[in-house]
Amino acid sequence: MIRSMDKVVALCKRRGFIFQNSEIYGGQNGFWDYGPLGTELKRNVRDAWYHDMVQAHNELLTPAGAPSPFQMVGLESAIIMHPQVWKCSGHYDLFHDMMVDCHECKGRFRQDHLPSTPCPLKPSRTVGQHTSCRLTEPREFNLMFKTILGALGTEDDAAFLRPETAQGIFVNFRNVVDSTRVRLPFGICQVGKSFRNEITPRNFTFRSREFEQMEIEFFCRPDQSRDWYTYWRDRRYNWYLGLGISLDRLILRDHHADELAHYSVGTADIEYAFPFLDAGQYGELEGIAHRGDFDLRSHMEGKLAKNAAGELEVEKLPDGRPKYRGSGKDLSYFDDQTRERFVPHVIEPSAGADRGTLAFLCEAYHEDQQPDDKGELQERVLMKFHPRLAPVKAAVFPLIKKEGMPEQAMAIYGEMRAAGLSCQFDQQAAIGKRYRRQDEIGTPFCITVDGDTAQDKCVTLRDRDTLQQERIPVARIVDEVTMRLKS
RNA sequence: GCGGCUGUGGUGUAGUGGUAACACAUCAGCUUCCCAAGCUUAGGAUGCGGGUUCGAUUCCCGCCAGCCGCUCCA
Repeated sequence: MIRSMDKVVALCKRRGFIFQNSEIYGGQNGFWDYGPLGTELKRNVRDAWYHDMVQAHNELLTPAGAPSPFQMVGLESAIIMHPQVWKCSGHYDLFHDMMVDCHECKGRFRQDHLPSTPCPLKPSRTVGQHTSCRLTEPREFNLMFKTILGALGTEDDAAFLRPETAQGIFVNFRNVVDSTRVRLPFGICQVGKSFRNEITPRNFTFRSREFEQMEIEFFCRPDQSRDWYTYWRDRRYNWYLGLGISLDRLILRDHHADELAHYSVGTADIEYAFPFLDAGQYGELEGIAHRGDFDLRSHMEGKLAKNAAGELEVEKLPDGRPKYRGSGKDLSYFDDQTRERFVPHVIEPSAGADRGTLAFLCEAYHEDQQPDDKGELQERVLMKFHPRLAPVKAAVFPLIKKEGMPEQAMAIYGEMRAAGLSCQFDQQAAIGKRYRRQDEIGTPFCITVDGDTAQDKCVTLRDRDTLQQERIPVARIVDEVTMRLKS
């Protein structure tokens, strides 16, 4: 089967899943818009995540593989936060380097590392020392989007659009603990937009400058954090499989020790074999990181860094003051069972909503051959979305446009919509063409009123993948479709 | 940010220094009792801006976007 990225991209445009942002003005690199069907699809991805992680979670039971019962709650923090948040989180330094480029060797270097960076063309000297080096002036390299607060604001009022939703959770940790009766272990979940000035936006929506994250910060006792890390890693991996991602295209990859961020004890990526990658290559959908107590401590004490002994301590200026002061607020947790006070450790499953949506689109794309009305095989394009994710759940047709069939079909269509099912009504063109139209947007079920419906009060229910038809009583059709969507 | 290639209706293609063709899709009507049927209609394109030229979609320059390779991906 051919699963080229070009075909997925063309279908996304043709059927209204994803459009280039500001297309009528020539487009805007790194930004994408979701059309009517893409909006439904992405909403279903988000809803499935929030439902499965938060709404359907029963804190009274111990899920399979979990060390204990736990609670899950939601949060929605603002995109713009106090600039100090990003200084203590480490983003400000990491996202705000002064860089110089060399026109000769085409290299890019951090200005503060120049004295110790060997020239790529003459490694015996450092960058800039060789006569042929042609360096640009140091330039600010802003990986965070900067904005100005206040109508009369100046550079002193600079703030940043968040590069991740996680920090909104950490800075609200105290608020959630104080207001909701949650007790360790528990998770705080958030879905929302984040912004990063990616150097090279590429590969359709995969690397965008505005993107949506679905993040969990799971707080637990330090001595249980490794078990929770394993639990969340496996649970999140299985979440994608349960929504139809195939086992041969999804991998769980544990990071090597040298790949880990400075604060992390362990990190795993859930990666998908996107069609735009070479065989054997995978793109990240979600990262599950063991972050220890780095984040809460940073927001208490100030930005942390590893000392010579490899321990985290507050990063100091030459004069001994903290480089970035923390909030000074106590973000520790008191366990009244064990009478212990400690800073919780954090497991962070951080998923990309747009990347997940793209993976579901790529996974759904299929071409097959099905016989037409003369029995000759014809090409068919179909999107095999999981029923939970399909943007349109069912379509309702009159077999032909007369003899009262449209009226009966309209009545059923009205019932479906009233039941909250996303569906379409179509009486345009031949029945086969209407089936194919629905196949191409991934509608799992088609309901057809025919000449017998008036007598036997039944309609046919046609399955997208098998093309099988079954007669179902009109009175039961909403329940029947609802039931099949859940299976 | 660098280098290479590319840019024609919604999609996929054709073509030309004299303002554009085809297929599919879309719309309207007829027809049609179950898988892209047929007939008749309709709308719709040379990415943007300059330059050369009597005339540019075609040649040149700049920009924008996309693809590939670097770089980047905390």
